[in-house]
Amino acid sequence: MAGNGARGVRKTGPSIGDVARLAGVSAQTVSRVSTGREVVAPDTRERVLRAMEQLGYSPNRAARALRDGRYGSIGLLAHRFDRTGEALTTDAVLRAAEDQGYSVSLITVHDAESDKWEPAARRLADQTVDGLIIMRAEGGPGDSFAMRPTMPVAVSDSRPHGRFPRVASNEFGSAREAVWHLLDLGHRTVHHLGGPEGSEPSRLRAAGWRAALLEAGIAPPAPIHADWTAEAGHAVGRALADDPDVTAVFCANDEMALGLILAFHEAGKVVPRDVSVVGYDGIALSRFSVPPLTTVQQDFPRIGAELVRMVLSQIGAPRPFEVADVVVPSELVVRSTTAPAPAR
Amino acid sequence: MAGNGARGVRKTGPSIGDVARLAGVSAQTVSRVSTGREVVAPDTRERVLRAMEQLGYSPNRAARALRDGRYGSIGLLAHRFDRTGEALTTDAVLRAAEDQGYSVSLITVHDAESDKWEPAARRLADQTVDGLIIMRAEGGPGDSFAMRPTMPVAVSDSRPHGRFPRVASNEFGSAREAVWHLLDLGHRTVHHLGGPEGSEPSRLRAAGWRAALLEAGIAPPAPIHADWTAEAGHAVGRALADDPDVTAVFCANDEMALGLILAFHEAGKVVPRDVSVVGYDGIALSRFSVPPLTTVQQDFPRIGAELVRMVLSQIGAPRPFEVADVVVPSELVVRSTTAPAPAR
DNA sequence: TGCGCGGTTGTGAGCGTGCACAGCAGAATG
DNA sequence: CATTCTGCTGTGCACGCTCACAACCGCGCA
Repeated sequence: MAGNGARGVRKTGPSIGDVARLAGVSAQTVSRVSTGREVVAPDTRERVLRAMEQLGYSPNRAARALRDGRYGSIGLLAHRFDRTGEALTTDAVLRAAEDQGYSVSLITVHDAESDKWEPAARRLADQTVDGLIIMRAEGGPGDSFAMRPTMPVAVSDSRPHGRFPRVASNEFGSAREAVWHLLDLGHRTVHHLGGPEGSEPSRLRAAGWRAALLEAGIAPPAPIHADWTAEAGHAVGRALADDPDVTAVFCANDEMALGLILAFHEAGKVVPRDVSVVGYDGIALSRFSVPPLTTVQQDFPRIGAELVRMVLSQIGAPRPFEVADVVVPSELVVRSTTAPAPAR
Repeated sequence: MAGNGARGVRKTGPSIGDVARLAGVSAQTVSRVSTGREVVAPDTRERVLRAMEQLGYSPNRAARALRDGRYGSIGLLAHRFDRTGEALTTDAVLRAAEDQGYSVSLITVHDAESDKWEPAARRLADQTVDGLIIMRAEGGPGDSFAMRPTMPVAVSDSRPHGRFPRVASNEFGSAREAVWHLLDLGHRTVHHLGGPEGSEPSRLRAAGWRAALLEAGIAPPAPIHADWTAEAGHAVGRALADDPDVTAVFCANDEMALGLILAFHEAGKVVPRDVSVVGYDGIALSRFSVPPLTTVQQDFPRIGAELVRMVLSQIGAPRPFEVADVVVPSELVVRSTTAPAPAR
């Protein structure tokens, strides 16, 4: 008997042919019922549906993908997914993608070197995705990467060499606003606890900080760079606690801000009475820290939705796609870690 | 759903045949080079590689998946991915999967009703995954779900009706230990802020709490159920702050614990002087809250790795697979939110 | 009777791969 | 010289699905 041959263990379920045989129709008719794109006589349809049910049939997606050249899936590329910013964006992307009938595949780039991005991105063409969303990448020189666009791409929080459509918060403006909030409270200067030097969001937030200080005629003190973690923020806080000049710190994310606050607290400096602190991101816990954190709230759901929209609108569209950046507004939320500068 | 009907747009890249033509060999030889599973003469190989490079060829995964009956991907199913526990597990699963050459697809079940799990799981057979990891699901009656195992499944933190291999922390034991820690500090009773009633981890942690109290000969007060969020913890904290009997609270996760602590703080109750609080999960920020949170540290990386191992070991294995639960130890980490009971 | 028509269903083909099974040289062996 | 062996490469096929096209059926109408 030809056929079964050396095909090892049959691991695929029943095929369209099995359903067709059981229902006494052709495979094409089963396909019609399955896709719903064409009309089938009611009784035939009923018979086919029963056969499907009986066999537990569900269409083989690989075959479908091969046939239509589409996977119905988009890839999400990042260094890691367990940090708050990434997790929130991931969830938002997932929801937006599902609304459009797409699934989401996660892909990590382990090496932070920007040089390694290209091979990584190349490998992605090997993935079963129709498009790619690249999330914040840090560590490399300037978050930059060059990529031959072999599929639709949208970028978040990074600075590509090529021109890809991009979604970002208004980082510069929000950072500037946050620093002005501190200046308006009477602080003589505002220190900055920034992200890694290579990171694009880090760069933009630092730029906003610097701009505000310069506008106020204040010479910016040297910014401190750390790796986004609360632990790093805590370490920096210990170093800063002894400096009487430090009455206000603008942090590039909430985790670092919270670590910083703990260090101040441990050193006997009360926030906000002695030092004011502002974070960035607006993570859920920022509302419930002790004291609640003044921060810049990013609109992660909207960022995710925009990223998905950008990628999907390129799929099936003739190249070149109109490349446009989308800026999603973010908002300073004043809570209880900022107060007027202490009297001297 | 966007009416995406664009047919006829050819979006696939160069095929194995294109490479073969350019290199002057047969498609099979290109395949040999591509898979590396067979020997090819060095100069031929070189020619093929050059042709691949020139055309930017990469193998079509849909065709491969169709041929092999495998996708090289596993699905990760959860309600949401932006909360800490899920995000940490997701990251761990992703890393473990990539180590084994698998990618990870995210799938959400929007409806919390356990009845909706089955259709959802059914739909999953429609996904391009070889196996499935089901993460903590809450909201339904008892996190339970029945599923016809059409593919390898591993379960985390849930209670399936069918028997699937399962990974869990030692929730009962850890919770018990955490509560004993409070009792040893002299607290006359320990209140419990639990997760949703339907949730399995919630149930186990509550059971551990109850067991410890009963062992100590204390009648457990009525537990309070909330939805895992810091916001809910905050609301509960406001209600509890006025009760002088409340000197110790065991919370089913860290977020709720932090919300609770803020509420106590706002009500003038000092943690841990007036009230001791213990969390659960060991999220990164628990180390850096003010004051640092005593909590039960889960080993998320190991949980993720075990889940992946379980699913992959079923792939290609003859059914039925030996169903065994794996318990990953978790550890009470004593920090600064617990202290001896206040003198009365 | 012949023709056309709309509604349904079947047939053939091919998407890109990789396995089984040749073929075909050249070298080693009898 | 014939024969086997070894190393490399090509041919045919099937994976499951859906599209284009053709075929069939019953009916209405001239």
